Amino acid sequence: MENKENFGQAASPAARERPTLKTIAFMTGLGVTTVSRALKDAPDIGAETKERVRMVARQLGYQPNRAGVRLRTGKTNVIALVLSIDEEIMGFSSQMVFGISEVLSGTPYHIVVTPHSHSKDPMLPVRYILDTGSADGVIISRIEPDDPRVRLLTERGMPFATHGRTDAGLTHPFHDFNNEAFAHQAVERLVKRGRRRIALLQPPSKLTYYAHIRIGFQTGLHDYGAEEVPLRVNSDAPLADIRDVVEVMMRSPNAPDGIVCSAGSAAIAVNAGIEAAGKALGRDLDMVSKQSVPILNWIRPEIITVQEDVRQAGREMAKAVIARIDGVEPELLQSISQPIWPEGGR
Amino acid sequence: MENKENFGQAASPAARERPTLKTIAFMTGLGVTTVSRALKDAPDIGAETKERVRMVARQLGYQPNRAGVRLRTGKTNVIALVLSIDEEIMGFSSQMVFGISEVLSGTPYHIVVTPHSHSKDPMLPVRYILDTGSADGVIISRIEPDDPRVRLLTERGMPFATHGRTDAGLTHPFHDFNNEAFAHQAVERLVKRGRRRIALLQPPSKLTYYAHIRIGFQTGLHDYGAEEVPLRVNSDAPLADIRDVVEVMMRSPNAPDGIVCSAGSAAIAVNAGIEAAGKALGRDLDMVSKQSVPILNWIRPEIITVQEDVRQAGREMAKAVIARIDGVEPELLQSISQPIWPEGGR
DNA sequence: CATTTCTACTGTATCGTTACAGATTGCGCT
DNA sequence: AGCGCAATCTGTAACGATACAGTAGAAATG
Repeated sequence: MENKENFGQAASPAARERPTLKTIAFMTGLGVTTVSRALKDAPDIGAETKERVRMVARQLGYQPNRAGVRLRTGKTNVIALVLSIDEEIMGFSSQMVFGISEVLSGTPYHIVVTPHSHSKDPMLPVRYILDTGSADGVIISRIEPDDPRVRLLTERGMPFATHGRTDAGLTHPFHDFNNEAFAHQAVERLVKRGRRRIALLQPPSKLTYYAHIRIGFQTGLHDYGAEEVPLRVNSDAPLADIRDVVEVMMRSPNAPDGIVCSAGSAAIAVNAGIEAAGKALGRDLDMVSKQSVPILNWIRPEIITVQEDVRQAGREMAKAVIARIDGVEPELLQSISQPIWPEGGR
Repeated sequence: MENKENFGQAASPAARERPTLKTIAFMTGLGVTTVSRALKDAPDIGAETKERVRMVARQLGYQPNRAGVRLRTGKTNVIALVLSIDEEIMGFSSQMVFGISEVLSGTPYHIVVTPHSHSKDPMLPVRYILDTGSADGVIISRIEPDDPRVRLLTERGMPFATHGRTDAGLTHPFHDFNNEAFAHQAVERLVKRGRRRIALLQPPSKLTYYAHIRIGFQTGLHDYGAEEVPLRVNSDAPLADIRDVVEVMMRSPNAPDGIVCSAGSAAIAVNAGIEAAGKALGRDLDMVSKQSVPILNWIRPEIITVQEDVRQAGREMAKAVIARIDGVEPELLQSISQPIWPEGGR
């Protein structure tokens, strides 16, 4: 019992090595197995022993070695966040990261960010994660109605949550913003201000929420008696393009008197286009925009804004993935946040 | 040689398991050790054997198991990015993440984001990383002149890079923006437009670049013959506070006719304060601001902007940490990016 | 021909953890 | 006394990779 064993700092008292189960086993006089099971509160370990082990562990500042756990059990304690590099102009994804990490900070999970350009194959990062087993759960965004990533992740049984919904009979955890309600209510706000000819800066049509925005917008037009002025550009386009197209539209004889904008960064370009055409918000027209970071009102207080709380989305998705990892049914892990209009929606 | 061995998919051809060294060893008829050494191009392995091993490995899509490597060697293949949650309003940190991951994408490194609120102890995440050995390298920002994190990381021999410099005889890899030149040149631009009474929205005084900004600003005032109008708020303050303070300042009899602003998000609030006081940029005063995301000019084209390329900073720091991990001397891993004024600095 | 030297390869132990199959003890019951 | 059984605890063998200390065979040396 004293031949070639090595008990962490027991060997060299000065160089405090990181404690392992073996260290605790040595200190308590128990076997490593017992210590391991005591720390996970297994039923076949005595109450007093558990207490003793926990005390020593706490005292030593024991933290399980992630590589050991991962090698033995396959559990990585990692949540992978797959981000599209290009979607980002205004801190959208940082807010999401912060929201996620708020939730993860109380858990053993780490967050690994896996960015990719959506000009490349969006399946690549997902396939990498699946093939290498490098995460216990995945969070993805920019969801399409029949998203191949969702299909693949489901098929392979990898827990995940999405920012946005699918639309092809796929059941999975998600968090989404109620874009339909947003667009509908946006039209309502504009009509209440006497606007009737409304343009929509919509997301790219391949994303699921394109349809949500469209439906909300169109039922809004119908319900409140307004008409659409077509806008031939989407919110993913370069800001300069958006501005130019909006400027042309605003100079044309049938310029709209209202605009609904589905992204905060795009709203900045829309505003620039409006001003370039010599029009003024609040006078010649009104604009409603969604934003994820509250800056539009600093720029033009006249813009009617709705906050989409991306940080909250991050929190929800993190909770959902973890719950999914813990075996909770996907159906129970779906949430939709409602648009909130400042000042009671005046 | 055929008792209880298990060679990956050799056992069950249908269920393609992840290949390991053992799989390759089986396929090539070599020992695992040989395969391991062949893949790392060790000198004691025959050229032909190496080629054969590499072929099979490629064919199988072999990827080393990270947990195995990490457990045995201690190498995590992780770079930890420590982010301050509060510093973020406008996509600053996302850009940094993207820059870093651009560089890491060609390497075995993953990026783990470790956010923390700077109201809490900023040492916590760093200590955690050191104590658990959860990364091979660290990237930190919001550097102070005698930053305790830098001290600790250096002392413990953990490779790292900083966004910003220290000022206490500590030698370490960093990337920084030349804030001194920025402030100096900002004053120059303002004076060239006939402005002489200049206010500075400066960073919090505890950060190192506060001094850089101050020095550049003051030598600028001196060199170009202008004077400072004091501004009693810093760029970390809530936007509403900044706006209010600026508004009061702009209404006062000795309002400045120029403002230098050291952060893009703050510039938005400064602009709001100016407009709230009934003043107009370009007419009553001019403003120069640094920005990390090009949006200020969309808001007010009159704002004179300088781009601080945070994505590039991320790239530089990622390269620096990896070089440091590979043993390159810190002295060789320091870089400073110069302010670039659009249109040749008109 | 015996011995050294070199090349090319291999077995074993180990990193920290956990699954699994025991082992030990005490106690009640017949 | 013998047996079964529950309550506790433990040793061993993995997980996948690599450091280290070999070994086998061929070639060079004296």
